[in-house]
Amino acid sequence: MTGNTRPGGRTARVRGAVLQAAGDALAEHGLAGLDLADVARRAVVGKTTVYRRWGTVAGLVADLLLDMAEQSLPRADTGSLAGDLRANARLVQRTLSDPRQGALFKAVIAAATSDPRTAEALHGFYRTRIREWAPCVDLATARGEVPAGTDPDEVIRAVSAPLYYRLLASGDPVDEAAADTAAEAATAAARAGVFVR
Amino acid sequence: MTGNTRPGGRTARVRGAVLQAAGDALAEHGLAGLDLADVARRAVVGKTTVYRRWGTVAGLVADLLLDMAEQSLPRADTGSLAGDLRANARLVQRTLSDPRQGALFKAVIAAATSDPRTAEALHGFYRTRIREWAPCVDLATARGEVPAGTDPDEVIRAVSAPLYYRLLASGDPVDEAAADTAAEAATAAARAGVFVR
DNA sequence: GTCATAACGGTGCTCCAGTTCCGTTTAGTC
DNA sequence: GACTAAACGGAACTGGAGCACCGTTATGAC
Repeated sequence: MTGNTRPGGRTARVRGAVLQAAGDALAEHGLAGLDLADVARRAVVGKTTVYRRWGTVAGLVADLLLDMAEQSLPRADTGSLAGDLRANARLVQRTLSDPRQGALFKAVIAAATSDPRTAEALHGFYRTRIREWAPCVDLATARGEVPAGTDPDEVIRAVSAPLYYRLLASGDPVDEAAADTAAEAATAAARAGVFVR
Repeated sequence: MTGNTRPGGRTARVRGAVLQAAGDALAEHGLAGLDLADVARRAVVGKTTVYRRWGTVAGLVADLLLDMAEQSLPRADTGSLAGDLRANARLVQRTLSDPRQGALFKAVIAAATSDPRTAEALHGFYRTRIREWAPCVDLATARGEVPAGTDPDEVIRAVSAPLYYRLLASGDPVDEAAADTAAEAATAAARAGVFVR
């Protein structure tokens, strides 16, 4: 976001403390209850600093998202598409149903609906995540598990989508059963050739 | 929400004008840019009235949602599960990709992430929608298109989920191709017995 | 047609999120 | 280890969202 000219000790420390505090605050009160002055207090940092470096709530959330994107979740390789997709589904499920992480994702997605810059950061985040997992579909294609020409990105999206729908829209529980169903549905659809470009 | 004791002409007119104005404002600026004073101005209604009857942004959005839920989208009956699900997917797709409606859904979902009462209203909205469409899965089961015991709600959710995921998370286009893919994927998974309880 | 009161609406006030100002600290350079 | 400027932090300021007060209008009951 900023701080490219002098990224040394203090600046990095401030950024870390503020992002940590922002994450805590979002997980507690949600996006609507986010107050930059409160974040500054939690981070033991001057209010002015937060306003100067991030300016708005949306800016802060976007930076938080960049920080989250850096912690990539490693892809599994179980030897079968069903196994790989199930591993992915459970990873997403654990993230979304974790009290802190789940609340954080809700808040970030909510912020992205209003602010284009946050939305761009969010889309980039998912592009990264999807790219990380797409190879397991390519492997499945090579093994002949799914038809040639199957769109890997579309398969990975199909695994996550039902879990996000539950989290954000329907309010149904995001549990392991939901994760397994999502993975199996994506596998069945991929085998049937639905995702062939 | 309120107005049960004297729901006559003026009260109803005010509610209508305010909800209309709130919808317009949300579609234009998103949730973050929603200002109750601005809504009052658009509705040509006293600012005091809006604060008294709805109190907060979340309260207003929740009421807006109740209003939206009353306009139910009729279920199709094409004679095949694939056809019915495609019709449902395209209906959802047209709603979400419509500039006004799409923005409205984004805003409402964003509001629900922070406010429990709005969340409850939102979940009720989707329960209604899903219940409206679930019978087409029961018909398919009766026709033998999908295994006995297939969970209707789960199938309907599976159709919408990828479209909402695109709208809110990945940012990929919510077009007709996406709708058809979603419907086909749900159909294939249902046929494979993934949604058997 | 009269009456009681639910609901509306204008005005003015309050409080705090967001900004400005300026002095202080510390990272990076030679 | 001395110097420059980037970044921080405290304090005082400000605009507007949200609230309180009170007079006005229209609804529903008789």
